[in-house]
Amino acid sequence: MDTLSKVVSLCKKRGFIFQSSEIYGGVKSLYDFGHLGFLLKENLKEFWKLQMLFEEFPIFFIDGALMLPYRVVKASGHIDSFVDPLVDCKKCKHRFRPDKVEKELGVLKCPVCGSDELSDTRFFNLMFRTNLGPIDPLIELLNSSSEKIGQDTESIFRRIAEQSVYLRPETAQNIFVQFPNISRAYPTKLPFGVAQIGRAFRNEITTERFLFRVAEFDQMELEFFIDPDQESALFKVWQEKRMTWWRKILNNPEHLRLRFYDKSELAHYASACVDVEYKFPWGFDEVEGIACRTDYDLLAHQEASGKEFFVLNTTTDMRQVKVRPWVIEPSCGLTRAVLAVLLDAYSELEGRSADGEEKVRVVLRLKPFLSPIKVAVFPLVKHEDLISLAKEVFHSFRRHRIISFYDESGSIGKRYSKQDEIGTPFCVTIDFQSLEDKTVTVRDRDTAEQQRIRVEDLISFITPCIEMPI
RNA sequence: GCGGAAGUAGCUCAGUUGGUAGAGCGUCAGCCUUCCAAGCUGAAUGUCGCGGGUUCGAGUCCCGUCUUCCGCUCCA
Repeated sequence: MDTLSKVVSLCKKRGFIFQSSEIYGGVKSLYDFGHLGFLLKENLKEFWKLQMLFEEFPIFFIDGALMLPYRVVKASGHIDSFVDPLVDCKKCKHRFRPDKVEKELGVLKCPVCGSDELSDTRFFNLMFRTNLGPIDPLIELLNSSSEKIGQDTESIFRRIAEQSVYLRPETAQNIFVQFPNISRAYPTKLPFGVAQIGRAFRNEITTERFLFRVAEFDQMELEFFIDPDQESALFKVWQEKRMTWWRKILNNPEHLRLRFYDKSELAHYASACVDVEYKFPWGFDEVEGIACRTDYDLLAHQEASGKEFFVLNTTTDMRQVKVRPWVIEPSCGLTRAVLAVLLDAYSELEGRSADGEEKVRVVLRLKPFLSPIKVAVFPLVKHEDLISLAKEVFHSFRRHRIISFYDESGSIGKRYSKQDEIGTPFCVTIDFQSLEDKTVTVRDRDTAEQQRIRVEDLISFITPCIEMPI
């Protein structure tokens, strides 16, 4: 079995991630995070948030609405680039846009093999459309007479589109749209950033590889507003900063690389782009895109809304000038980061159980600051006095807000093994010696080695080991 | 969405030419246990992915559908 399948199984077995609505057969490309998955994701969020808040540059957060009105996604280009009428050739399986082919060839036939055996025109909408307010534009349309609508699917589509709202296909647009408010609300001098962590939605054609491509995903995006002439220097700065962040969450930083885009690959708005790629089991693939978006988005919204997008800059001869900033956008896939971290941490050890049978021991070597559970507490055996001291120790971790777990089930070996599987960095065991001298054993997940620590020193011993490395 | 493969307990799988649903592991309870998935006893868990068809009778044959995996496409 490959590593990805093993990680998927482990996630389900131990409660990190479940397929959505599984009991009803499951839903394509949707997943629910369980307790451990939630905590792991929260830790990644927290680590990103800390990098942004304590940067040398001022960075402000926003938490924007998930629904965007038509005018926003029209101005941003998502209506035109995310909604395509498509036709499949039944013979050679080529897929193409019928409107373009008809214009070029005068007739509708497959541009590759010339066949006219084609599927019906279908609209591929990569955005989720819904309506805000009690009036459903679809019902309205059905109620109006067909003469009024006309027969043209394009115009029907436009009519509905204009009355719809869309689940945001990226988090970035909230930031661009709110730029005039943000730049008035805070004292802002270029460069400065606006950051957001949140859900984005894409009605993807395909699903792929567990969390790698899903319909709902979390992004951690920074829109970093700069003076246009600083672009190349700050582009480089952010590549380094983001790579540093990624290296800190993985055991194998050599599985990371930067991939620079060729000019021909660049989106029409970008002047440069680089991907942070992680070496997944199927090969290097994107986990973050760092793009130079010029002033494409601010200009687009300025023109569509009629509002002016600028900050005031003071020139060397003390004149004030309006500058429309350019943007560098490090856009990190949080959902993908969860997947990369799980794959990176997954490891197997050859082992033997007490009766000599060969066993594979799974250890999730998460960086301790990412681990959902920081410490597990066990009485060595079910003995009244051991249980009582163990619970005391467990409650002291809780009082210090260290996420901990108490377990007295089965045997000690079994409990260690379970904690290894969910990546708990420390297991504290209370044994008979503990009753005499108030010391306990602290077992390290990665070495399985134990050391004796006095109960009163436990908190100060563990706390520095689980801190975020900012 | 297209092409290929698959779907039986939480997991891994068995299930004879179509004839009443099984094992191991795991889970839970109790006993036992002085450090790495030990042992003993007991218990729970399945519309055989879902729907239809053929048949006296379908886990098994046929069709549809959903989901998963691999490839194409796309992206954070």
